[in-house]
Amino acid sequence: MELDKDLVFNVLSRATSRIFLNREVLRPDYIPDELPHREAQIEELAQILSPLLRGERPNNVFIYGLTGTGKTAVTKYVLKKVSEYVVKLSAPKFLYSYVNCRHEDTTYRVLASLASSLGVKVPFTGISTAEVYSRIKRALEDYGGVFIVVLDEVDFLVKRVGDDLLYKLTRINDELVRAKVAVIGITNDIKFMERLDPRVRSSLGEVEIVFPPYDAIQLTDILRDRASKAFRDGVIDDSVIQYCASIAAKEHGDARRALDLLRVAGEIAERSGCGSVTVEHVRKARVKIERDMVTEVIRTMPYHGKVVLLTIALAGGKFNSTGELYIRYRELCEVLRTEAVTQRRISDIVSELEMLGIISARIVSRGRYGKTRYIVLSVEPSTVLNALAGEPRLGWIVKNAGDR
DNA sequence: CGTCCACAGGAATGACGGGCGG
DNA sequence: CCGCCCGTCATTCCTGTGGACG
Repeated sequence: MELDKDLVFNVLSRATSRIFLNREVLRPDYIPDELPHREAQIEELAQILSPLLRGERPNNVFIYGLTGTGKTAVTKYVLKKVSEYVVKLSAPKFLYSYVNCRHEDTTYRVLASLASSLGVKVPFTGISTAEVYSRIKRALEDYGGVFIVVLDEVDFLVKRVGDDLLYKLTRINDELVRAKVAVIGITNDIKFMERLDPRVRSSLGEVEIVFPPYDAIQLTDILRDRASKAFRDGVIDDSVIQYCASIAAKEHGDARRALDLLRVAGEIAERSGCGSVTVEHVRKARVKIERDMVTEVIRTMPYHGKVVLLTIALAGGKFNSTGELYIRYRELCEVLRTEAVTQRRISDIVSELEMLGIISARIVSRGRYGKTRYIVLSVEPSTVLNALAGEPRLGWIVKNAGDR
């Protein structure tokens, strides 16, 4: 079969890549052996966790920093090192569980994830959260050591289901005799703490660590370090690395973005048969990353979310207010012969699109003329239209609009 | 300096689909 | 197979609010 041939070809050509030595080190979830410019945070976190070597419960930690500032990498790095150390010293028992709350954004799923890292199997659905909770407690008591719960992007969880679970987790120690639980909460939302119940805030924020964004020089450092491991010698010029760093520096010092850019640029170079990665490949990578992001957003959006996106794209990507957007959305619904949802719902969809980074929706107050959101598409309208063209029930609109 | 617009966004609720324990 | 539970999408009702206008 043709497809099989391609798969084999791909695997083999990757193994003999002219570009990559080790592509893995550019992946977002890769944890490097060294984290340049994060020494202070590593030390701090290690310090905070050190009581567990004596079998004591470390303080709960709250970690704040913008996306791509190394929060997750540092946390995973330190926990990994601590585990290794604990094993080597046969120190008191220590387990941890890493949960990404963007993915596991319900109480049930977080608990299910915790349960599974304690070796307790729970079904996807079907039993109550209370039941999962008590199974976890039982497992913890059987285990009888220190258990660290890492809740990455914890703001997602709280936004969806409130801080009940956080409250329970920070209080679970009162119900435990043998085991001890500490929570590490990670977020990039600066206003997150304000929304918490004061009791949760004080216990989660026993200690706080702040991750400042990287500047262009630091980003260049990081990229150089990774590029030297990822690419073959002479494949990538330092100027290309600096170009990636400068793009990422403009986007709030996001190292993940910079690494993505580098990896995708490398993949494009490789596929086009070039022997080196150029600035032009980086530009193409930027476009590709954007296109993939849009495709992914559209894939996961409910139907009316897609209609809203289409409304915005057809209008050229800008709306002065949610109200205006809503009017145009209703018109589009009529053309589509679809029942429109309420403006309240559209408001939520707009928030969702904003969180996913496909639009920006700044709140503006126009005094006497009310308060609303100023909505701007963050990507090219044509990118959205292209991505929607294949969509059932509304792709035809895109084609008709293109005819004009 | 108070009013009042045009919403933001919280809370409660429900319909519906899907999965599990008993 | 039933009853319970969960997640998702949506509605209804609601309180809160920055700042131009009068």
